Amino acid sequence: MASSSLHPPLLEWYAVSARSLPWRQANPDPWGVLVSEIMLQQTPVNRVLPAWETWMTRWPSPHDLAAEPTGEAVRMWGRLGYPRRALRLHAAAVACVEKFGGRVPTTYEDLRSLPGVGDYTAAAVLAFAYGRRSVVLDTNVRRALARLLDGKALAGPSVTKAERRRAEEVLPDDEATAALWSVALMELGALVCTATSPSCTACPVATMCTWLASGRPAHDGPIRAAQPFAGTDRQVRGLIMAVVRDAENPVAKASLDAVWPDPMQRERALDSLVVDGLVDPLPDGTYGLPTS
DNA sequence: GAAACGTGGCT
DNA sequence: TAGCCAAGTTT
Repeated sequence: MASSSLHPPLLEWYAVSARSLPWRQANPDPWGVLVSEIMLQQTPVNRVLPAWETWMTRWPSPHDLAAEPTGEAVRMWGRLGYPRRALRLHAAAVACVEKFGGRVPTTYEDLRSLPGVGDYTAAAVLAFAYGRRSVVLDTNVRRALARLLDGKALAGPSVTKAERRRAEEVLPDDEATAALWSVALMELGALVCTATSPSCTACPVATMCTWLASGRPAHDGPIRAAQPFAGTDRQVRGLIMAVVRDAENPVAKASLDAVWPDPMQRERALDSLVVDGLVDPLPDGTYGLPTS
């Protein structure tokens, strides 16, 4: 198959060009890999790096995190965004302890049973922590394959069956090579085949790229709807969380009221945070991080 | 399948 | 500068 000629140049490129990331070790720690993957969901590597170091120093195993209140996980999450991920990671640690002997599970099904672990993260842990052959389909891989094989500027909004099948087809048969291919393809998407300004002159597989060969045509499909933020409940939730998280002790309601002018929206945001378990309303009327 | 869910850097 | 974008998951 023609695509097999992609393998040598990409693997060679990865060997010399890959970033040295702390969760990528010769003998990777599965817990460290899981933590990194959850943190990296929609959050750039540069912001994850220091948070991951701090987190792993404090909680070097699932057992260590599981022994702490969820609020500590939320506090340590800092400004990574989407703080429900901190709760899910904590719950995943508890599940590792209670169901999997304190270890990160080693099968796709068991990984998927962990809170916060979807198809991508399960596949990534299998490949990067355990060296298994798995179809790792993140936004980087999807964009790179769309360009290389389909000649499309961008992948569609959701993973199609054809897309998954094609990713499976180009995945090397050998287990260890497949795992390496997956991380290499992801790295290519992150460093070279980027969304806005790809560096085709630096691309190890440029000569085999359908998109480049056809003159890098612009995206022709429907334009992805912009994700609003300013003025949304998400913004208000973020403002409230910042106050609660950065205070040493539970805060008065007035401190939370100060973050947003509209009382209706403010209450709605606070209520949703309480429902999510990110904020704990205390009997004395103050609000803190959950202590259990 | 669409919508909700944070944050900050870059162009 | 306003908008785009970043290793997705859940409901």
